[in-house]
Amino acid sequence: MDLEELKRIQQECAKKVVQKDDFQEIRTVGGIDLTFQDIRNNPTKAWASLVVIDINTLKPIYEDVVEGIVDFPYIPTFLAFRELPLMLSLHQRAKKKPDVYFIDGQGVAHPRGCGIASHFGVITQSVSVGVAKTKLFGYYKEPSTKRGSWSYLTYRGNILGAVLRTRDDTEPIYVSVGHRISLKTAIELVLKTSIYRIPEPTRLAHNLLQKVRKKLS
DNA sequence: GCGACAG
DNA sequence: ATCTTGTCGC
Repeated sequence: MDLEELKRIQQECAKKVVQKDDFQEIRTVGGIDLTFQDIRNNPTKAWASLVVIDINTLKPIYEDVVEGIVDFPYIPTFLAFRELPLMLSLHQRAKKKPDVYFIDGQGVAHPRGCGIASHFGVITQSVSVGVAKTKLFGYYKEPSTKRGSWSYLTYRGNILGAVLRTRDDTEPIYVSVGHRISLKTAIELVLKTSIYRIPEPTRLAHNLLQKVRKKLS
């Protein structure tokens, strides 16, 4: 694998990212997650799940799981090349696509402006948001401990995303624009779909994988 | 050179 | 990310 070539791919992807609202309305939100049979080995068997929820009830209306072999190691800033393939098959299989996707990881809050959430959005031409549990890139000041409070994630004067508290007295999450959405709307959407720390689409997709994993491993 | 480093 | 029982908190 040639990381320099992959960097160029990410730089090209970054140019295509649209950081403004470019959609009609949002009724459904899909969350995607992956789990691996043996995280230490490469290649290894893996499963990816997609759970689509209704924006008003926050209840699932569609679920799907795909199994496959992942054959690219985890290298910080190159996560997409490891996890995108299975995510793309979930998107292709879905009869009814969600209006927006929440992707585990960063969107534009990435050294080259194209984290996995943006990469997914650009390739599928869908609306996407990066929702990460930890930071990859950038600086920020801690938001207050109250649910809904947030602060900008920045780098050299540029706004990359937001560090958002989705629950009182709980660790914040890192939200960034994936594709075809503004940061403001992304923050509102994540907050609206969050009951616990992790927004419902992502949390349910993760829960679904835990069940499937036990049964199929 | 050193530290940081999504999942 | 993964391996895991009991345990703490709302």
